[in-house]
Amino acid sequence: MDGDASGVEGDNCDWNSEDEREIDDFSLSSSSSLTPPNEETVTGSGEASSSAGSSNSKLFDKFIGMGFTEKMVAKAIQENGEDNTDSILNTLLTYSTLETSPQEQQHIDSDNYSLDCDGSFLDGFSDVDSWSDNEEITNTVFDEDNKLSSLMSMGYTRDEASIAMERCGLNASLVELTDFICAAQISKVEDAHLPVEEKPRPKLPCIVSAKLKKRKQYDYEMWKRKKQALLDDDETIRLPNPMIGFGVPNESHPTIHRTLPEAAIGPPYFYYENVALAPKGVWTTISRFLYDVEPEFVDSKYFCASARKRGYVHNLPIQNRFPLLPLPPHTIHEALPLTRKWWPSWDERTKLNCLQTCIGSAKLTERIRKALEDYDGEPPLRVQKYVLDECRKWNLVWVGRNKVAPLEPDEVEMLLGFPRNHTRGGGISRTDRYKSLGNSFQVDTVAYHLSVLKDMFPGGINLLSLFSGIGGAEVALHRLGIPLKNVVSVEISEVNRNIVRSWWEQTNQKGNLIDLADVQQLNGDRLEQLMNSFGGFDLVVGGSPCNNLAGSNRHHRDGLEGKESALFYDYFRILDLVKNWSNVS
DNA sequence: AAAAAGATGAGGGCGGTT
DNA sequence: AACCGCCCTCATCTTTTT
Repeated sequence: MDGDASGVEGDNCDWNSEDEREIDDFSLSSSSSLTPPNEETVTGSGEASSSAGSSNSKLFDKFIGMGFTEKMVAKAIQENGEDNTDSILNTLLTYSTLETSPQEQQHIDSDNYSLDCDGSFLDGFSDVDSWSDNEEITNTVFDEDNKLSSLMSMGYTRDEASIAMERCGLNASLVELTDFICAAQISKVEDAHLPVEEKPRPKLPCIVSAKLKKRKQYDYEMWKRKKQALLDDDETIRLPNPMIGFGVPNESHPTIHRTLPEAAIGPPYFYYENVALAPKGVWTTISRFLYDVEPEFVDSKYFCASARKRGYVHNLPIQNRFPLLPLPPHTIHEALPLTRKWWPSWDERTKLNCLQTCIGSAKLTERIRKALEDYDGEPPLRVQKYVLDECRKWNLVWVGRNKVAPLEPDEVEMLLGFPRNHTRGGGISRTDRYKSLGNSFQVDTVAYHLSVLKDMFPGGINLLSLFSGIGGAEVALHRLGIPLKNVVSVEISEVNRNIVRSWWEQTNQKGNLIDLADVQQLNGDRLEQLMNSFGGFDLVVGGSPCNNLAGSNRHHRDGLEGKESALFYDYFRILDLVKNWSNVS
């Protein structure tokens, strides 16, 4: 349930201007001494490998693809033989750490990275992106400079940064680079067989240092997992089939037990959501940032009459969940009884597809009517196929003889588990209702996951709701009977804020609703002030923008670093602040 | 000016068959 | 393993209408 992404456009020009200047200056001053990225390594690898032996070349390519240089790979294969990929990889990783020169503890004046972690270094992520957008061709070196300085400002040494950039290739994202460095550090510790000792790294940004600190005892496990992932050539997280996560109501499954990484254990509890079918690698990154918690992928078709494949990263208990009552209709016929009369037997749909932000046009339904009215009984298979394809694509339902139509907004509200007319009135247009609803949670699904909180917080909870949208989390908790004490809701879209405010007043809430417009303005000071006033948050919920992840996006599906979807890093930033506050207090 | 309609595929999972 | 066909996807941009 991301905020209305369209609302971002107005004010994205000035929020990072300061940091941009800062990094700008930084990169210019450091560029003179920077050795140019070794482009030959990347471009040349293809030729070399294709001319290599047959079975050998594949192995060769694989390691080159991981970002190691030809020379290293050749040497490693020679040393280990080409059968033992595991030891080859170990050797390669040893090389890469040995080549890292001893910490020269590059001191960085990081007065700007004060303890409140106001996100200045994370802003660099979007800077990298917007720059490459503007100067696509000429800025290769410039971009590398930018990455280098970003890495250095995150507390890594120049050597670490340069080597990571060399190994990971020109197109490596900042996340990949930090991951590489992290892996190198871990393997170094492991190779030395020394007790894990914290190298006092000067003035790391608190997000990074806290993350590394918390990871300490999991380093080894993490490293093994990452190594396995590399060997499997399977960086992407696998989606479960069937997509029932850690369990759904009325579906037989073995009792699942999970152990959370220690750094992830609450309180505070957190609950993060986004589209399941994101571009490759996105969920791996999300999971790594959110304390290595394994995502729970659930299709809401197990909760209601429409599909909704989503991933949820949370640290909630998963035992003794219970569904919201009354149970919502589980089939199209139950949800929309009036359509039954007109539903042809050759349309075998029992569930609707994912509810999105746009609806089918009147012209389309007219074309379908025209295509059907030539036939008395069943249309030919070809026509059936055409009609069914369009119906599935646009979630059309049968409302008359040969007549299909898109869902009405109140039908979408019902399917998603919201009260009737939740998004109606208050000056919102029909188009915007579809948009807000399409971006929302499926309430029954989320409520099922959050239900475990009911016994834990009989007196109610303090909720931080980021990217609140139309308040799916709030509605879910309310319907569960969990009192809402203090709710801080951050949502960029004004109409959405009005919807939540209106719902809050109509449901006679006893608590206190504070709504803010922009997550990027929610800095450490403001957050601390809020938390001090009512004793911190019990739960941090958020579904960050999916714009740049969702398959429906034809134009800007550029992943987690995309303009809107990069706000995920603000979710992490804020969650990390809340966690740190709770741990100290 | 605002709302609605219309035009616009790529990408990836999955199950089946070679 | 590899290939193929089927299916689905929290959307954006431009044009037209109100």
